Amino acid sequence: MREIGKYTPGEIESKWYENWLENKYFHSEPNDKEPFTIVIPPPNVTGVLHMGHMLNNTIQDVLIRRARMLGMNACWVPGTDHASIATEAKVVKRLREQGIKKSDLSREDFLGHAWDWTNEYGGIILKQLQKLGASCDWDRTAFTLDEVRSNEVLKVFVDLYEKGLIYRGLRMVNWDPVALTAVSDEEVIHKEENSRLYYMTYKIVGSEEALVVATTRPETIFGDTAVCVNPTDERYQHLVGQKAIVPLVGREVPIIADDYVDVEFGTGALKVTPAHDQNDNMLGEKYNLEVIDIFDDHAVLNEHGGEFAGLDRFDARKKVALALEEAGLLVETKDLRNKVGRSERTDAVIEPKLSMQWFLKMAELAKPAIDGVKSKDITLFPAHSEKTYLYWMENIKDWCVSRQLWWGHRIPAWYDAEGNVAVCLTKEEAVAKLGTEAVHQDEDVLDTWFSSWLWPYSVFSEKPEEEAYYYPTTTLVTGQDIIFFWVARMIMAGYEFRGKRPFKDVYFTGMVRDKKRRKMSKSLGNSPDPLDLIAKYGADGVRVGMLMTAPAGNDLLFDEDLCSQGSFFANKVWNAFRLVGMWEGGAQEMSASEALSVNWMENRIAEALTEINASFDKYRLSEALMTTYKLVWDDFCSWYLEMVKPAYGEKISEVALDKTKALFNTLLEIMHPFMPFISEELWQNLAERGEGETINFAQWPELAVKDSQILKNYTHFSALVSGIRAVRNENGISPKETLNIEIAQGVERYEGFDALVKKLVNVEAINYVEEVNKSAFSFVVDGVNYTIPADAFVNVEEEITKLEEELNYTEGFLKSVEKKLSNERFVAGAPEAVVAAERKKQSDAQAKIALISERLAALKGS
RNA sequence: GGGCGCUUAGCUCAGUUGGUUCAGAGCAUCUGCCUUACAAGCAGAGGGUCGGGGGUUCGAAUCCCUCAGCGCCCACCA
Repeated sequence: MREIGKYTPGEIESKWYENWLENKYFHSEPNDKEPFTIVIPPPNVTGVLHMGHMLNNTIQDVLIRRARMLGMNACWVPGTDHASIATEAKVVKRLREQGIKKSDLSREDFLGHAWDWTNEYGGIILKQLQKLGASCDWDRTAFTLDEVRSNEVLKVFVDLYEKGLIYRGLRMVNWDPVALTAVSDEEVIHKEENSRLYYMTYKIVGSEEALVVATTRPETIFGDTAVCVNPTDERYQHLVGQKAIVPLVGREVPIIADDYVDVEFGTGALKVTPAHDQNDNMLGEKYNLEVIDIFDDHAVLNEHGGEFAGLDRFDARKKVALALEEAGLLVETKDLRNKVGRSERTDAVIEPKLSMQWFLKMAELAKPAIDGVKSKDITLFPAHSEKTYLYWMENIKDWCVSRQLWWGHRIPAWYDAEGNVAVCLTKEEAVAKLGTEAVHQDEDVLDTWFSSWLWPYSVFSEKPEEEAYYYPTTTLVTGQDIIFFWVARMIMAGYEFRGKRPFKDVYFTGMVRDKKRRKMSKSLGNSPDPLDLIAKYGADGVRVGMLMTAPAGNDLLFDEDLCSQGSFFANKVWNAFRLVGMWEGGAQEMSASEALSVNWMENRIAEALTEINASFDKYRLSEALMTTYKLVWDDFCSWYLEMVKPAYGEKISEVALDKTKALFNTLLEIMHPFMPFISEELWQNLAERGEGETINFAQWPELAVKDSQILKNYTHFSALVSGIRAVRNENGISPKETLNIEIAQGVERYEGFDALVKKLVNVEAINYVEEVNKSAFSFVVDGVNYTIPADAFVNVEEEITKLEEELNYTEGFLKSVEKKLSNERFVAGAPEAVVAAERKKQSDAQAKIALISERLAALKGS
């Protein structure tokens, strides 16, 4: 055992991480062991580490490290996501800062810039993960846009097209007018916002009458091709079939009736703009209405806007409202709270727009994925996320997979001059299929999730034999916020393209929030930089801090104090090591109290380990950590070490020293998944280790409780010790004051007990007496009456009061027990074991009452 | 508008299939200690009618109903 200095996490962490990398401990190859596989949720290639990543990856690392120690072939595959829309937005922004417009660049030039950016910033986040101690197999680092992954994506696209599941069509899509692309339904965030409801007059053709229509979007009148009312609405029945004049525009449009219209809302009359609203589009198709697209891709009014052409939709809204008012066609405006859809990436208000896009039919793909979860082929943690998943899957809609971007997988579709399409992997095939050299490839790329949904197998697909070994993966750890984007789609892809689940378990993490429950975000400035935290508290401390209060699926209220608690814990362990390191072995044989202590601690670790393993199996990592924390801090440091600690200038026995080291060794191994660095450092220093030996591959302890009686004895013992300490504390008796205690004869005694009590609470003598001292402190543990004859300190009045309270309590308890027992229905109805337990309680309470009464009588009599 | 979930100590949360007077943990608080591993520490203590009300049961934090508050997800009311 080597001597160590002060705890300096930064030093040991970089030292060991380098060592682990050099030795390739995290590298995995297929072998005859059982694989334990995790694929990382690939962070955006240009991203930086945030608290969500910290939580997520700490959990993955804990699971992987424990699996490694359990003797499994642990493989954690890292990688990054090209994050099509997010990265392209960043590249566009940077180019703009350099005075370059995307529109001035060719596709090739733009992609050149994007790759430069990726090569420059890509992978920074992976380096940051290393600081955390992530034990990924870095040799396997994958990228969703690298060659292997790209090939998989294209194969899948072609495959789905050939199966008839992918189609191209003009549909109403969510258009992001800032990113200039369509986005999927999942990328639209609906939130309530303040807006205004405009009441506008539509005159009726050939009549003095007019109709008032309420809308939040007066600027879309240029696209109005009907006015719709509810057929049951008596106010308007006579108008149905007539024509209304669109204000400012002057166009005559039919007045139609459909029960889609809500009589209660606004005036009960709806303007129909089939090109710019999902529902209006539905009405348009139903009633064969004209479709007038009034916006360009930037959501700026086009030529249909007349004098308003060239105005952005929001400017146009104000100007149109003003013009209506001037024309006397604006009746009134009202404030309204309504839901507005914004783009997840750009925060731009989404413009529903008719557009030619590629779609994937989902209903068929969903079926096996629904069954897989229902049948527990895949298990979700926490369990209730299953409902969210199933609801979405059972109501799934087609997925718009094309994006009007350049950064991504270009859609493998080629067209000839007539617009015939060939979907195939190469241009050569397309030329052959279309029978002409004059083909051009589709300009669009695929949704970024169209590559990540293949991730669990595409990271292995280079080598089929590896895929066969590692796939299906074991556990997926990810945020609940991407259950639809990613998790559900991976499940569908897994069953569809590999015929097997992509993973066995899914562990959902919640969101990392601050103490005030606010989401951590850059804009709020409430998110600490993870690297700063690691520098301050050490990776081990931060990992413990993150996991301390992170139950599966629940949001984590992050508080920097938790990291500090984590580093305190590491420091505690460190100092315990220093203490043991100071001990010198003396006697060959263990003393009775040493033997007792060791035996107890061995059994206690076994007991705790059983709990820890059970918690791991249920993915209750914070519970596993808390059990470990208490085992190490309370049981080992506060109790065990104090029990075996040699007195000043004395020596511990050789055997006890070795046993203590062995116990420490076991504890370090249990701690390792949570605190990889400090556990390695101390483990290495604890004993002479062979070349290449590392705690990474230490065998996860397998222990069983051998002596359950000693655990019970310990409960009694610790209660006794605490009782004496409490007496001291409450009565201001210094720990230095030596005490004597008395116990009634007949109490079960075991070897080492007396010595330990004496050691821990500075007791000189334990006397087994016929009759206990009458004026003394006393307390009862498990029916045993302990007294401390410290006459000088005894306050008889207080002691009597205390005893009377206890008597009162115990009598009340007895009464409740007896009430229960005298209830025939209880005795008849409750299980025997429960009744027996009640009987035992009854006799225990009776005994205790007798004891207390006796003492009370004695005290009062004295 | 639908669905899901939550409400237990000052804070964050455990409480498995109803059964020890069952009301727990960590942190925070208070008291006393610089005891030769650690003040980043040690020892001890206080603190909750388990959101309100009703019901089922021999027995309810746990099951049912209801009310209140909160959170999340989904949805085509302009």
